[in-house]
Amino acid sequence: MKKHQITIFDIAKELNISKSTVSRALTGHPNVNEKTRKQILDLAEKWDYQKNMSAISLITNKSNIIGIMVPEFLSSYFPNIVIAAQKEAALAGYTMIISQSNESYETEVLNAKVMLSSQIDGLIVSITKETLNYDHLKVFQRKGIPIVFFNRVCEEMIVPKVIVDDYDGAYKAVQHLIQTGKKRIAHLAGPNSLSISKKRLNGYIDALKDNNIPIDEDLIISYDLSPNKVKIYVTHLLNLPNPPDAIFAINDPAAIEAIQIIKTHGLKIPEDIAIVGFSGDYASALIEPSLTTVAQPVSEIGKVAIKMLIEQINRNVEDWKAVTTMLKTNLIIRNST
Amino acid sequence: MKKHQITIFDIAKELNISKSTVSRALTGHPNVNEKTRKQILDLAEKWDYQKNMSAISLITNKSNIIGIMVPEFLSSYFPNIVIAAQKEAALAGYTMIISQSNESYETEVLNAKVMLSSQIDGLIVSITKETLNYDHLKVFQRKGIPIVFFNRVCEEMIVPKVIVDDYDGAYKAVQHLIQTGKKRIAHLAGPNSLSISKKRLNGYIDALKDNNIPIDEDLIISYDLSPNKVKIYVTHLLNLPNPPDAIFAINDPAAIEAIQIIKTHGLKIPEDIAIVGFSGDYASALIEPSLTTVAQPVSEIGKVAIKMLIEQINRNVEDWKAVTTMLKTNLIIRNST
DNA sequence: CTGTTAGCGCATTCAT
DNA sequence: ATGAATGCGCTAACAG
Repeated sequence: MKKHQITIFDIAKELNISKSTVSRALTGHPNVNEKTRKQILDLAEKWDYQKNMSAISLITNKSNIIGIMVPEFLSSYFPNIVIAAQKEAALAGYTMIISQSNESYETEVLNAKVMLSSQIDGLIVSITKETLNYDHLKVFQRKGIPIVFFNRVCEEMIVPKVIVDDYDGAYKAVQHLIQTGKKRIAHLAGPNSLSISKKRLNGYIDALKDNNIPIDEDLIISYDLSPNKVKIYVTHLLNLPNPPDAIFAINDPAAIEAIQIIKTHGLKIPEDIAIVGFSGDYASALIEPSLTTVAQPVSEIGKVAIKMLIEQINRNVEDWKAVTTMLKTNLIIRNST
Repeated sequence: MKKHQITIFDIAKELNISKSTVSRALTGHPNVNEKTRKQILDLAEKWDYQKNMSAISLITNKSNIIGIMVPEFLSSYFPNIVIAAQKEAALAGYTMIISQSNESYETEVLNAKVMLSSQIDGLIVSITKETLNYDHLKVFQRKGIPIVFFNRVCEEMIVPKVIVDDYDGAYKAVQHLIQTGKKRIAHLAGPNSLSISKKRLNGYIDALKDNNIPIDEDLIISYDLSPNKVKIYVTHLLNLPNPPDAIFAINDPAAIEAIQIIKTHGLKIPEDIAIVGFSGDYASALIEPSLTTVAQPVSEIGKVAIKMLIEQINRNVEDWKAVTTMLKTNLIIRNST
């Protein structure tokens, strides 16, 4: 209930010197007698003095806190990005507030409010599958708090973004399936609200076109990324009069779920039906058969996003740049194809 | 660089009323004319006014921020606890600062400092495998900031703790192995610094004893949880003149790694050698063969830890209680045994 | 119901 | 090299 905090006042009183001198010593200001400085620092150490960042934040209008908002924490994808981002932020002296929205737009809006009142200096975001309105994010821009998007970006906002070449990744994945002799390739696509869904879908379509394989709308299923929906759609695909001989899934969780379902149907992977995922999650290497997947440079994504954000933070609002960094994916061929 | 913030002053000026009235309206105080209240709230909404929590924190000496420190984010275990904790904290109006220490004591100490200066109201912690000195955590107690440990607890600190019955979980796991006819059961144990290691080891030993199976020290390998060490030790076990017919691993990542290594040796699981893990990670269900594991109620752990913490926060320091909540584990029998 | 005032802990002028 | 004074945005105690 009652927190006890050591303040500059306490130290000043104990040492019988002025608060300003203590403050100066603590902030590394040069104009302090070396002996008094040592005294102050020693006492601060002894008493576990920690600056009250709320006070400093109030004065400087800086919190040294960066916010990160991710849509979910279920696969290894976002946690890994968070780790990398946190590491990079720490190097620059920033703490992070992490929030995950559980794929809920409402939670995302709520989290954004919390971030705002926490006086964060900047924000990196990957939106939920439900997010169609961006007012809760545009507020940050208006207030002079820079935003950087990663992975799931907002097309209409002109801010820095870190993405991977989704189109290219999808194209390569499908190209690979075709090269292994597959002809009826289904695509378990993501919701249209996400740009990554559209880009991966386009990569899929163009790869088929370039190989003179007709697009069969029945083989393209757009779903909302709910884990429990995968079963329905994969089963549907398998029960088609002319079932697919391969599935390119929007992400690894979907692909992994698909593998499990296909196995219960007694089909052989990849002989009867091949699978490719997207992202290179930890679990993709564990599943049997191991999953061929379009690996994303997750650590790099987190790192670059933070770097770009800090650049923005250090720039004046009028000098903000809105560059988009596109990173390359890497097709990892395993036993599911 | 320059953040623009709407303040109570701005609203007061625009509406030509006093700051206190604005403040009252914004805090839901009753003594405000309904019409002026509406005016104020509308303008606040329109201008995206957000309270400056730094200022409030400075006055109330409360931040409404809870800190969570976890040792790693590699398996699904800690992320899932974080999700549950965050959910529970949000219900009570708390934001969370999450830090993961990458199993490094030094990082943990650093993170603790950050937490301290962020004026958190309370902290839930699971320590790193390296943590032997607890001064950086005791500071919180001294400052009147409550701590709750979960999973990897500090024995010597008298604070609330949330743990699972590690001894019982281990005992049941080994008992199960014995029932399937295994006689030479190895244990891939954790470092002695962690109480969970000791408890799981004791459960293992007692289960053997109770079944009149002699303890073979050669079959007990204590390691530091580094992912790359598992291979060395499992290979060592397999090359023993009298190799084990089962392995009980301290956690699922180790068990999963073991399965992969054993498969490369051409041994059959569970016929030649059975495996049991601990925790019930997401990946345990995916690996082939699927892993028998002592599942922990992760969501419950996170939830209970936050609940206990908030109770402490709302208590005066002198009324702090140090209850330990022990949750039950659940042996999930799959194909690795 | 509304306005005035003090002060939270600290950095930062301005004095000395 | 040090001290005193100001104010960051806000709440709460005090006056009307």
